[in-house]
Amino acid sequence: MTRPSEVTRERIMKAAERLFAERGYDGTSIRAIVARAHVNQAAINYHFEGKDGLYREVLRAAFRGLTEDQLAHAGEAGAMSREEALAAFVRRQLRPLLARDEVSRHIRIFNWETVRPTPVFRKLLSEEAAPFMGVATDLVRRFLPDADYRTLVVAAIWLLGQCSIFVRNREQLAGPPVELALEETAIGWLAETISRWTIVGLGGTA
Amino acid sequence: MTRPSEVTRERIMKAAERLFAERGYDGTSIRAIVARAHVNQAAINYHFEGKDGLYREVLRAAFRGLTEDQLAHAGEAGAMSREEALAAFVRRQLRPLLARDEVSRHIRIFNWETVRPTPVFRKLLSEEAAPFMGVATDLVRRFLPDADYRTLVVAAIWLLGQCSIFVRNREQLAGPPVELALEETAIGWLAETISRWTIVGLGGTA
DNA sequence: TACTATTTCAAACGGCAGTTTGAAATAGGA
DNA sequence: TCCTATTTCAAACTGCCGTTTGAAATAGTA
Repeated sequence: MTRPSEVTRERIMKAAERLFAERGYDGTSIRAIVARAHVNQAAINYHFEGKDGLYREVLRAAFRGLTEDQLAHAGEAGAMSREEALAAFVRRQLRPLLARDEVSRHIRIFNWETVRPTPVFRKLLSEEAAPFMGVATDLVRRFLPDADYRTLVVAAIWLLGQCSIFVRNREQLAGPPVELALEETAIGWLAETISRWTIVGLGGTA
Repeated sequence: MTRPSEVTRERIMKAAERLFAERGYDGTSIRAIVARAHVNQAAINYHFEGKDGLYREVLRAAFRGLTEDQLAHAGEAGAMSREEALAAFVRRQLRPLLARDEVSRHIRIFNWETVRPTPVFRKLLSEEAAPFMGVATDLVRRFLPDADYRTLVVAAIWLLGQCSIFVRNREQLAGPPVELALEETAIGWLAETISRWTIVGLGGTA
């Protein structure tokens, strides 16, 4: 059975995740969270020991969700050609363009952190980002078997950058002067295009 | 002669630019700005009609500074090979890694805007980003002479993404688990590496 | 110098933020 | 059923926020 306190906790987490993703930490007030969660204002301090504690929990949950999502598909890569594996990776990275789902919200929370990382985030990153970077590094290693470690890391980041700029700036790119409308079919084409350029860049064959 | 009011205005602008770049709009208080600028608190409302007005001015100045910096070098590209021109562009995009100067601060102010753009920023972007995008588009057109417009735009954004991820996440990348230390010599190598992969990806010859 | 417009200043205002409080309600075990 | 620990609640507290105020200082002009 779910204890009543767990219900409240869960309601707060859900509301907070949405609001933090949309408006960031500073832009989200406790009063806004409790209004959305239909709980009393003091519940946040009772269950999370303050706004900071709540944010830490949301961040942790987001991180867990994201890495699980990527690591879940990491095993499949081995059965594919390096080109197929990279294309699949790119498609997965572009997923937030397609869906306004939980994963997209998690990425958005992380985007807030890239400008000015909170200590909580720094710690989380330093402790748990390794597996995710490992997936990306393994991917590019298949194209650069003789490269040293630093080159592999840079290649992995480079790969992430090509996708993240479209995800991060989706809203701006949709407006003038770019007018890049990314509806469902266009996203497939975009993933394919990015994959092709990247594969060729790393010495693969498109 | 510089009127005393101009001195105060300039001091406020300078302090505000630094603080907005470092902490964002919400994270910067008027009291922090005036303390740094050594002016009275009411001066901001007197000279800029409030915090919003000051931010608008800072944003405009940052935008002017950035586009001027890139457009100033756009003419030189014609005299280079397409490979040289792209490498120079990448080097210029990575410049904030090297220096903690005005240009870097301007980029940082823009980074805050990418997560949740303010109306002021949207307007500025829609009105004045075209020349900058034009530079990037012209650059990739030399590699993709037969591509349609949408492909060119995507290629230009793709190019920007490869650089911006290193600029935007410099601080995180320096720490664990990546440990990508970007001192001066490493930045030159990074620019060269990115350029090479990009050129090859677009069908050029490294 | 005398007058006017501009600019500076300290202080206070109203509002919203996160947090605390202590009582009321509820749940679970003896 | 009674007792205790947990959980909810409305209200108040403290502090920082952006803005306003009206007087004092300053600069420019005749």
